[in-house]
Amino acid sequence: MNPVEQTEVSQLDSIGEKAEQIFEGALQEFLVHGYTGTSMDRVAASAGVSKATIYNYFGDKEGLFIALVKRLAQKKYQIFIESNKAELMSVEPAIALRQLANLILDHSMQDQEYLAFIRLVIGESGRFPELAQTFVHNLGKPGIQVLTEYLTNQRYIMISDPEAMARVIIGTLAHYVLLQEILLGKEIVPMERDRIINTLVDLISPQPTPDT
Amino acid sequence: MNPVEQTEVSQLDSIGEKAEQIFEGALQEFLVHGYTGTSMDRVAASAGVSKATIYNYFGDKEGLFIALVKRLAQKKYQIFIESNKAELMSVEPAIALRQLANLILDHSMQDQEYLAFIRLVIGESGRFPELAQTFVHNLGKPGIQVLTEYLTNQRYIMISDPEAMARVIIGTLAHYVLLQEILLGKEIVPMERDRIINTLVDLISPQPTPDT
DNA sequence: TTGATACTAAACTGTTTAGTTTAAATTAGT
DNA sequence: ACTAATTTAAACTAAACAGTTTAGTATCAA
Repeated sequence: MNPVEQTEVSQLDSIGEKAEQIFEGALQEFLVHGYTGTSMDRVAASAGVSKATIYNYFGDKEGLFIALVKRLAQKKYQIFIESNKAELMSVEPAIALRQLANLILDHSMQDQEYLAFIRLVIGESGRFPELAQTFVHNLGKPGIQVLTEYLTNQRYIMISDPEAMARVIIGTLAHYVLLQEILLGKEIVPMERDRIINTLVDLISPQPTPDT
Repeated sequence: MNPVEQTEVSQLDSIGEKAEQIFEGALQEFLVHGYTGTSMDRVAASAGVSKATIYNYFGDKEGLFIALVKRLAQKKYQIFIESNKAELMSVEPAIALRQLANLILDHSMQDQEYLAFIRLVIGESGRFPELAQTFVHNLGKPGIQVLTEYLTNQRYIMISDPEAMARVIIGTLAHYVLLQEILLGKEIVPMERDRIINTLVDLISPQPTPDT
């Protein structure tokens, strides 16, 4: 079916070179225009590939869309989770958390592709529930898990419900990105990111006894 | 242009009766199928109104969509902000916050219309940035403001950055709704809501000195 | 050279779309 | 009852859509 020989296997799952091209074109179109707003003619043009080839590889529009979103979810998992795991070693939580928060915000607020991807997944979550769940499985769940494990094993402060606390931290950061960048609220509800991070760090720092 | 007399003025802005019908039909369609996925023929059918009438009232598809989303943002403001303001009186923050969190979660997790509305606004935020900003202005901003004011004026515990803390609280709740309901993560990453609320309440409660 | 595989460009089918037009019907105010 | 404004159903236009087909090109192994 698809070409077997390749000079270079670039990344995960090692798909054919044409499929890679198609993904690239589909990415451009779906991220900008959404599922219904994307036409297969434009995907073909953007991919530099004939329409028939797309239908050969992916069956139909839905098949291409599903394959693309799943692929993106994996790619973003690698960027987000795997690269951030290392950040959470047995350092003092105040320091580890500050590093982690900065890394998460750096990765997501700059990355227009990631922001568009979130828009797409949430926007289509009613019509493609299994894709939303893939997203949760690949990004939401591991994110919570990694932070929960760290909060559980770290030996500097006792946290009574580490998983709930992990959700407070991740939820705060996710909501910050959502409100400021995805919903374009930067000017309407401005907020320095350091104030958020400082507040979060305070939450898991031993209370400095106030001098009363 | 539009009919002036009405026997009953139901709510905000007092629009004609036909316009109300059109909104109702547009709501059903846009919330389920998104902007591009909605056809004006189906809106007309769902509203029980002729297509020409829709174009008389709203000019074109985009005009109808924008009017609908702005209207919904106002309606949800009334339900969310105005009804919850009363909850935040000068009670002890642990109690006020628990009440507030339960109210927010009750209102949003049950309300499929609201969940679909959020999907729609986020999904279209790249193509309709001004609608996303309307959403932030009507719901995001007042929500943060009300809670910030409470945290600032409440006299039980000193919070060094009340607005950032308000965002931690609201962000945590919003992310909980997003992950569990909107992205359908309930089964993948289950979490009892009370664990979240308890963790939040602990954040703004005077630390109970552990018996060491 | 032959034959199989992958691909392309382009035409094509049948459907759906936003938006307009028209003539008839309904509604209201006087 | 008469007039004028609204609304209606239905037909219509012109474009776009998903998906298929066709005829032809490029590659490569036997």
